[in-house]
Amino acid sequence: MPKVGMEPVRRKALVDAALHVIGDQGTLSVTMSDIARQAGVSAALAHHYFGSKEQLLVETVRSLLKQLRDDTVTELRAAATPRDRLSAIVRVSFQADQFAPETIAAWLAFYSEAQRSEETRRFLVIYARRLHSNLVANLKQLCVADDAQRIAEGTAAMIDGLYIRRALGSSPVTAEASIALTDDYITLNLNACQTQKDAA
Amino acid sequence: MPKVGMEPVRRKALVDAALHVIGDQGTLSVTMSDIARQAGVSAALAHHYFGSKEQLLVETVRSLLKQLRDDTVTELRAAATPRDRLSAIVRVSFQADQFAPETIAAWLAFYSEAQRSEETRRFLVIYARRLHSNLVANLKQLCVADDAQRIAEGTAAMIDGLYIRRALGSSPVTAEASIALTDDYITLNLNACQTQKDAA
DNA sequence: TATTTTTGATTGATCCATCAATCAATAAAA
DNA sequence: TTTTATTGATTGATGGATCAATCAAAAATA
Repeated sequence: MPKVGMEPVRRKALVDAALHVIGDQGTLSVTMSDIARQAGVSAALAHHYFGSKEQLLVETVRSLLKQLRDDTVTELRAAATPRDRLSAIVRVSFQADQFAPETIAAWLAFYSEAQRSEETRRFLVIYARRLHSNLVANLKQLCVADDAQRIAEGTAAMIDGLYIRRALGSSPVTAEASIALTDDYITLNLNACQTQKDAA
Repeated sequence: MPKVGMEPVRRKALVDAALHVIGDQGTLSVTMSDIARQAGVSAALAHHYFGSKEQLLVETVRSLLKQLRDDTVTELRAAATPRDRLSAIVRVSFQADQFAPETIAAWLAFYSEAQRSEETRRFLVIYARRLHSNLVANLKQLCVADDAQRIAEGTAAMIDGLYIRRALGSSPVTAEASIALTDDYITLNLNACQTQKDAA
């Protein structure tokens, strides 16, 4: 069975497996065996390719982030106006795969891990910054810079908040409802800015 | 030293210690020894009083929630109008002790734990529900029921979101800024509702 | 009051399970 | 035969839980 060129295949399989198991159990204290079993290989092989559990986890956050970024890029390409792009950013955050319970659980676990792992925190900060600057860039074309900053902050918070509330599975927040709430927030703020400008 | 009547004292000390250590390390995988050491007793004693680590953790969430509720009750008593009460609810969430980095880290850890522990989830759901119904009760006196539900959902999400963003320590979200953002959200929505009513 | 009994408080030592990590061995390709 | 892929077995460390044993205060008894 041992075929040459397995490395990239195994690495991907293991990262995907890690995401799956972490999302499923909702914690990073999953074992290497759990992950390896899910990937259909031995725990030893996971160590062989990643060196340590820590490293495998880092690669896993990285992949989560990459997926989000790729989705965003795709959606943004299809949007013409700044206002459309804002909606696109919001929409991506609540897209099917991002909003799946296991994915959210995984994000949550990594947020918690960020308290300890410098590297994990770095990745999550990058995500936060990217979201923020994406929002600001488009908002600036619709209102003054100060407002753009403020609205971006609020929008990002709302997105993250809707995530965490869904993680609890308490309130019946569907993806559509979440998108609507966030989009309304943006609209409401932009209108207010406009009114302000008209008055002047 | 062994005096009778230590039980309540120890229980409180251990719960406080748990909160402290969990907030500090940002994870529930702290050891019983860690907690016991912080409380100045042996790990065995912690087991003696709580039966298991699980149970000690449950008591710890409970205490976190109780503190939040007590603060809310106090603040609400001082608020006269529905609008004031809404601001009071927001203010409490970002009060000094709630917004301390260690407290947020602890909340985050428990949110993650909720994926596994039925009991922890129950507590967090209670918190979410209480926040929501507090908001709705007051919003209903200022706008129609449907809007009240929606605004409450958005407000709660924004509060939770600002929390999680602070946990990352990336964006410079002060308590004051967080309160302002959330309060503005409420004002903006209420104005929109009013405008709508005027038009009709 | 002095003495004995009981009970709550507390801990050190220990057991057992789990897990990350390592290693030596095997098997297939090149 | 050398290299790559792969694993079962093993190890060292860690941590939750248990237990027998202490110690002192309180209560009962003489």
